[in-house]
Amino acid sequence: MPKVVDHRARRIQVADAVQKLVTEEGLDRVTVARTAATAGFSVGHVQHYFPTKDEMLLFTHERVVRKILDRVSALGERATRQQLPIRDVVVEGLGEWLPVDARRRSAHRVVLAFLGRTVDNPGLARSHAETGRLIRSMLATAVHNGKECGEVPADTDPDLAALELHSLTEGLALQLGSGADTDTDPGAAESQAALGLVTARVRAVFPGRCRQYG
Amino acid sequence: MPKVVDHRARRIQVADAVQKLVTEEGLDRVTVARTAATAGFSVGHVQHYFPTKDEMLLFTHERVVRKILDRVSALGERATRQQLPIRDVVVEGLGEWLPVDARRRSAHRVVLAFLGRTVDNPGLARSHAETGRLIRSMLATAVHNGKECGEVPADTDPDLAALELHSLTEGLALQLGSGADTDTDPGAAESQAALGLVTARVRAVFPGRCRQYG
DNA sequence: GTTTTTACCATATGTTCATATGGTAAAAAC
DNA sequence: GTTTTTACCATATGAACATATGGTAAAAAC
Repeated sequence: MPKVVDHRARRIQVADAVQKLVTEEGLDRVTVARTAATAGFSVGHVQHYFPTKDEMLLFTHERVVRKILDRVSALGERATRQQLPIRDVVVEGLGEWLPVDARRRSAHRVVLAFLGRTVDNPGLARSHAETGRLIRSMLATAVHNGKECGEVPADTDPDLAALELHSLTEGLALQLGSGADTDTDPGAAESQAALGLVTARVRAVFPGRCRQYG
Repeated sequence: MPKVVDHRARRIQVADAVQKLVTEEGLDRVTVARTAATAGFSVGHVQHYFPTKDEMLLFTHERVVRKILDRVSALGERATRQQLPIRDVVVEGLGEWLPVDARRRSAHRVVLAFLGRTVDNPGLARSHAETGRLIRSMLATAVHNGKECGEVPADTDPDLAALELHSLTEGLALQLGSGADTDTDPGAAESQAALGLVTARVRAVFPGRCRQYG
């Protein structure tokens, strides 16, 4: 072996370049050569870490989604430590999917660009469906916990509530994403409206107050 | 001039071939040659009616969207003739955007495929934003009319309600669209859940009954 | 110190595709 | 009946790109 190299770190460097390119120019302007240039690598270097372009794209997509999910999870853990109302955690978690600032906008654009490819790429379609299921199951769990805690009425259907909140958020993300023409703050008013709507619907599902234990 | 030819009809034939290809194989498997073959034309023929591929794609996209909007409009007119409750019309109109049968699924796939291109195509992004605005304004009008008619409480914000219903529907469409792996009925159960959810939220916005005039 | 393995690179290759080009034919115009 | 215009076609052309190829160098293994 020559120089000891952190394989995963290199792949991430490449993936970051892909994300930047997708965000700024769209998925079909991503070429291996451009990615290499953006990352400051040679084409051969990129090839060394990703034998095929497809692998490179898939890795990037998975990483972007993973980063969002990790954030949401971290939010959940922080919340249980600090005994926050579930309702607030749900609002914050859903907010991670809205393109309301540069970071989230970049992630959203990547997700959106890949979403358009689910039509012809079954692997991508599966991955997207899987992510959706995961989100809804997290939401359903939150609703379930909310019931035990007293925030949610007993007759609420967790799965249906989860589907509603998830769909509403994704739909809003689409709307915000397109309106964001300028690279400056893209309609702060619209962002507020979207966040307000999500908050309102979450409050409708979680109308109660948590009974404090201990 | 030689043979008198209906220019628009030819373009539509080509656009239909594009729609078929996008639906079945995805946007980036659409080439001029494949489109020509699908439509039963020569490449030169397609070129004659669409000087550039971009024009061909844009025309197809606009046509698919237009067809949905026309259906929704027709729905609205039929409803005013027959004095149907606004609520029911809204549910049906929103239903046009859900991929619950082959026709709507095809349209949805086209919309979705092009949606992924809004990132790098400002024209497409504008068009998509425009369509969204149109849908929401139709919904807001429906809510407004519902107030005058007595179906909607006076303190409802029409724009906010419109945004909610529109976003919810688009979000549900995304979820359904991905789940539909098989070419058979794609999760009739999921379709039902989606339609049920839309119906429920529309009923929440239009809880009242229309006072009959005359 | 030789061998082997891995990192990394420049350039070659072959394919796919949009579009250009140089046509034929037929109908309208006059 | 000649001219012009439009419909339509087969094939040429050149660009973009993913991937293959044939390298060099450096470090570990022994």
